[in-house]
Amino acid sequence: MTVGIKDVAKAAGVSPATVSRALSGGPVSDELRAQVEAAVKATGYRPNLAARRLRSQQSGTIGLVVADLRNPFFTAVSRAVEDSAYRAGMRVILCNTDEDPEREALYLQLMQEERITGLIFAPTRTTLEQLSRRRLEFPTVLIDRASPAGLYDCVVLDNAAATGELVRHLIERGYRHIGGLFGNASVTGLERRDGYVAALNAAGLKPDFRLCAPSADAARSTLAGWFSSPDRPEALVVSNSLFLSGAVRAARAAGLSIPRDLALAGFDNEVWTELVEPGLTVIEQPVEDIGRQAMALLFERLQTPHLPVRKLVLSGRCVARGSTAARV
Amino acid sequence: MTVGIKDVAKAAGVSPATVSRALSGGPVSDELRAQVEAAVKATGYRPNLAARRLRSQQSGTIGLVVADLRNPFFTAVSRAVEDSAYRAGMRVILCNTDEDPEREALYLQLMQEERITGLIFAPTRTTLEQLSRRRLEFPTVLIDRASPAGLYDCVVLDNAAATGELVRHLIERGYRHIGGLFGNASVTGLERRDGYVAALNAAGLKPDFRLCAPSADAARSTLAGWFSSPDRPEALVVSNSLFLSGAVRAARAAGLSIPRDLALAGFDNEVWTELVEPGLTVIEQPVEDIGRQAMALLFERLQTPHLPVRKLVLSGRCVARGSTAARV
DNA sequence: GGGTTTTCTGAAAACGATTTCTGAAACGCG
DNA sequence: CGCGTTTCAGAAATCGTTTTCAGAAAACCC
Repeated sequence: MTVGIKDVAKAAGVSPATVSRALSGGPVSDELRAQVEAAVKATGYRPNLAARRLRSQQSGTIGLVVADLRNPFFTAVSRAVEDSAYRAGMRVILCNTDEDPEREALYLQLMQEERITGLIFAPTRTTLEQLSRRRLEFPTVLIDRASPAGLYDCVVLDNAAATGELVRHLIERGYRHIGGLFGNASVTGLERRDGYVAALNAAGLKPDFRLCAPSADAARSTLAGWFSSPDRPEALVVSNSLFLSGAVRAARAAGLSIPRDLALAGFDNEVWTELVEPGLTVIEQPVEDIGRQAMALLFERLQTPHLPVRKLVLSGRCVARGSTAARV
Repeated sequence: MTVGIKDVAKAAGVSPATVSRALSGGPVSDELRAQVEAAVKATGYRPNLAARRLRSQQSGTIGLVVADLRNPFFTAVSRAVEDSAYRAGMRVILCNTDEDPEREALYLQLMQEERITGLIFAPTRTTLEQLSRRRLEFPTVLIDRASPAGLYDCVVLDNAAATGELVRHLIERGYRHIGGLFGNASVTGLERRDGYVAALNAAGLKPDFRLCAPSADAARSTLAGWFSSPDRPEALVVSNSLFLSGAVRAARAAGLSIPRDLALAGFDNEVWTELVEPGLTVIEQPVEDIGRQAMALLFERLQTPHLPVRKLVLSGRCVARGSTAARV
């Protein structure tokens, strides 16, 4: 029942080949082109993408597989990626893995079945390891989480530097026993932990950190135990905004006042980090840039497949607020 | 270069037809099925979805077009929809319109080109009107925003009731001059306004509301003006969580203390509405239910196309917090 | 045991577009 | 004017599957 290219051809009095050429800007006389356009309008023809993709052997689709859409960091990056893609006339398939390696495997398989042109991916640690053994069959740019061996293009934050900045900021304000809470599922968490450890060591202070699953609730319960123990830290650095909300709740529950009893600093400049009282000190990531640059790297690789692998390291901006006021 | 069904057939010593049947659970002897599975594993075969969709004339894809992924309401609904879809063996194409009718039109066209099996859609007012004139060519379930004429299945919140509950809550706490701020892009905003007006009228009080574009910044600047004028309200009801953050910022900027100078209530129980001081009184929406039920309606319609149109109205839950403490 | 189902398999058509190939007409040029 | 070249249009092949069709073998039934 649906109108196909043959129907348009018949309506325009030309061959299907001519219709195809007219629509894709091929060599067609102005006269026929006009007839075709009129016929398209008259019939309401919409090309069948499945057929087009099959014949032309290109999907015109890029895959975007992120770890957690509830994390505003990823929604922001997604928007930037989508904008770039649509501007370039490409479609985007957006998938959400929930930091679950199984779902990652599932989606990677799906991407392959869709024959995507390229992939932008924020993998878990587990999948990242497999990725260095078995290369993906399509051009891939990793975001937020870098491949260690330099096998894939990637665009990431300078995690060590950013965390170091937070630590030094706290030290300057007079804090000495500075705890850390980092995600255990991504290399990002580990890199931030390393930056944290390095900065403390450089200052001659002792690191004291924990790792936990990447959810606000996991953070809250981990911290609840820590806060009620005798070795509770004076200050805390956490590795993302989910952890920040968990930390605030845990502090409230334990009756700790911020920053008097506990200074707090973390990542991602969400709206609410400013609205909460006191405001939270955070590292703001250049989210739009991350998305845009990832697409830029991907397009370059598509055009020139044998480019050397590039790693783009962007730096964050420290936004100081009341949660890290000077120690009294 | 990529391995196709013929290669698998050759490796398994059977015909392509048999491979296809073996993989789709058709009538194949156990012996051949095992051979095929072995061959699939050996060759690493992944079916080409474009070819499959073209031949079988079904995309196995449902479209999900939402208004704003930065709004956690929609990310939550999306997750529920995706879960249901994948459980049913369907894929999801997720699109973000930014409440922009042009992008909506673009995406609807794309959906048609993808020949999606069904659509779940949160349209703007503008598009909603067009939708009642020209029916979409695929089964559609509207979410969050109902079609007035009853042309499409939909699942929505009982906006009038929920807003009424907020208004009565404020009246009980002693507030009389209760302002309102509602989004102008969606029918949701208007329904909430109507509920607000009705509740105030019922109590013999005078409504005093404004409409604005659906963004936190628009809300903030609208309110900035209002707060500095002599007819500033004692309490404010706003129609979503973006407006809530805008309202808190505007109140801070104007030096208004919540709830002493301004009580505040709104929609969507985000994490931060509890973390902010004082906590914000909100209507919590049954987000998972909305997504799940939308998929349920869609599947039913796919199975039984001539079902009467159904409208599912879910009710919200009022979460009272400090921002609407009793008037002193 | 012969005829009728049933069960399984392979050959070939089909899905709806793009692309290659072929040819006709138009054009350029000495 | 004649010959090569270019330009444009249509016929037909093609993409990689699924599905129809037809047939062989097995199973079933008096």
